[in-house]
Amino acid sequence: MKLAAGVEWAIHCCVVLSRADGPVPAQRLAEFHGVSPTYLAKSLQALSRAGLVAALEGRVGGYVLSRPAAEISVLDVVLAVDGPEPAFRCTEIRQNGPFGAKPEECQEMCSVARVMANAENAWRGALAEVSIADIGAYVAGITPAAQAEAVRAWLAN
Amino acid sequence: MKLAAGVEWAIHCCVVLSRADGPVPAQRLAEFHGVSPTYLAKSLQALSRAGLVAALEGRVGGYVLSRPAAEISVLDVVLAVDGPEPAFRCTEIRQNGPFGAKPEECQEMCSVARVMANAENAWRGALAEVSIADIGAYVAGITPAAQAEAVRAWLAN
DNA sequence: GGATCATTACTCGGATAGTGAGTGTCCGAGTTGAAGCGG
DNA sequence: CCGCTTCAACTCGGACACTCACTATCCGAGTAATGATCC
Repeated sequence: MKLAAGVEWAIHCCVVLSRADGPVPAQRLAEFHGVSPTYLAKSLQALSRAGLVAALEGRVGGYVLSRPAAEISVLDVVLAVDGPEPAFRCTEIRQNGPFGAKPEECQEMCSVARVMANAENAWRGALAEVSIADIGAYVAGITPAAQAEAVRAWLAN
Repeated sequence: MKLAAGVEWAIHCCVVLSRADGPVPAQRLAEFHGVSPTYLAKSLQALSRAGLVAALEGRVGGYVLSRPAAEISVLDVVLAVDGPEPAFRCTEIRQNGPFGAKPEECQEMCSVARVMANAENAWRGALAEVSIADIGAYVAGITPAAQAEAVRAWLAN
């Protein structure tokens, strides 16, 4: 199992956007994080499609959070970038082979699939409980408010 | 995020092995589940490397659970086949870019990484609580004991 | 008849190709702000 | 001085190559049962 790298970038971008005043272009977000500008744009497009951020075109355009940071959970960002389908997809191999079960016997979910689904719900629940606003400073020894101010200052350049 | 298909096969194989009496060859497990024999062998090798199953060579060889099914968690199987590294790997992008933090400021884990790690721990915890023995019948309307007997009968052929 | 030994068939194990999603990149469509011009 | 027009620069969005892990496969090394052979 491997989570796409774009997910990490998207979460960090949402945190930065929550601390910015106006719209921030993708180019600038990429410069801030030192990552590929073009590929980061792809992740931001996913956030835009999901309605988490609003894309403002034009000369002073950029991305803005479409909701307060406290109302955007980390799960929202992960699902938007990585896709909503669960990691485990039951292929119904219980219906395969000479000992396979008949389709009419498979109304209920497979036991294995149920276990995996429960685990995935636990994972999603943990991510749903944390909002972008809950993510404090990136580094220890500095208050979130102070770092937020520093980020704003850097964005203003 | 996508979980390897071999994980599903491995879990089902462990359940079948827990109900078998003697060793079961990979060829037979593949026939039972109607999947590619050669690729299933690869997943079983992973289980063998992890010490979850014992491989008996020779004419009447095959795979046997090396521990009671109640002492093998689903998490053990998933980690053996899919690898122990977590799905989310922090790339420390907080150290990148002109605003990057210095390495000496990054002794503590990144806030984002911490959130993701907590979620992953919840996921693993849910899988660790379920053992192979806890997985009942694959289909509804049949008791686990009855299906276990049927599986044994099919394996005896 | 019993023990020994070569045979043989069967098993696992790692090394070898094919494929799809993720990764990285590019250029075009659209919009906004500002500058220039005329009244 | 004010309003309009034109322009230009900047933004996002989707379409196009590249890479690596997962999928699928093959053949060789090793082992235990089996059958024949000899005492």
